[in-house]
Amino acid sequence: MEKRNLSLSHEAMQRHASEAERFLKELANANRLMVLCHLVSGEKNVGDIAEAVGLSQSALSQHLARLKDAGLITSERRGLMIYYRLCSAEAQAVLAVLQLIFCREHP
Amino acid sequence: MEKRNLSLSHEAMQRHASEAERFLKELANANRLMVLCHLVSGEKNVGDIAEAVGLSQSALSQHLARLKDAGLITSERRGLMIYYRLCSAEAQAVLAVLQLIFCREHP
DNA sequence: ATTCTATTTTAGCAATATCTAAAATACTTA
DNA sequence: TAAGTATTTTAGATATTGCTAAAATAGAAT
Repeated sequence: MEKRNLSLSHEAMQRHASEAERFLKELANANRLMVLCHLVSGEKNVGDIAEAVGLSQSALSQHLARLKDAGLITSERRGLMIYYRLCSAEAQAVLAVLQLIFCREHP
Repeated sequence: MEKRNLSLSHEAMQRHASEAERFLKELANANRLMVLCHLVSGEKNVGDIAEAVGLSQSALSQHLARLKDAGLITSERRGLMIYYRLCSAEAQAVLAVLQLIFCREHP
């Protein structure tokens, strides 16, 4: 009988854990979470997001750059404004679970 | 007609986002993720976890204290050893999603 | 070309995270 | 009670985060 190894090697586990860490660090910030939640309902420009989330444009811009760099969002300029949009199915999946846990009306 | 407001107030959203941030910060570390993953299969003592994860006992102990403080794990002493166990359904739910995303054999 | 608006970038600071090394605690066994 | 084992706690060093204020860019309108 072939001996199938169902558990991950330590190296594989570390690799996966590091990837997950990088991903989770992007989400582990209240302001970035609110940004992402606002983008779930469709693309928005920076000014709109800044107002919705209550952040200075500079601070927000830095968060957006980070999220974009991590591949969670994309941007497109149209005229004066730059529109941001969610582009990560993984982020959407985790956001959905978080919403179930933290945004229930009757906890 | 009564006007139902389906969207969260800004304050409620901020509150939920802050809770989610606190929760996610606990998970957003490769070593803590590996600890939690090891505990998914049942309780373990500190030495066993330290070996499995490859951390010094002191470093691990600090992570365990943090996770315990956050209510994700509990501990019980039996004799010389202290056994840790996962106790958060929320953590288990997110861990399960992360496993689907980051621990697939063929990504 | 100059000016205006939207956004980004840079620099610097205060707070937080995470490790190591050393000291302290808790229970067990001789 | 003394010594041994498992674990925690503390102190300190280094790195990362996330803000503000100021300067820089990019495209639009005059």
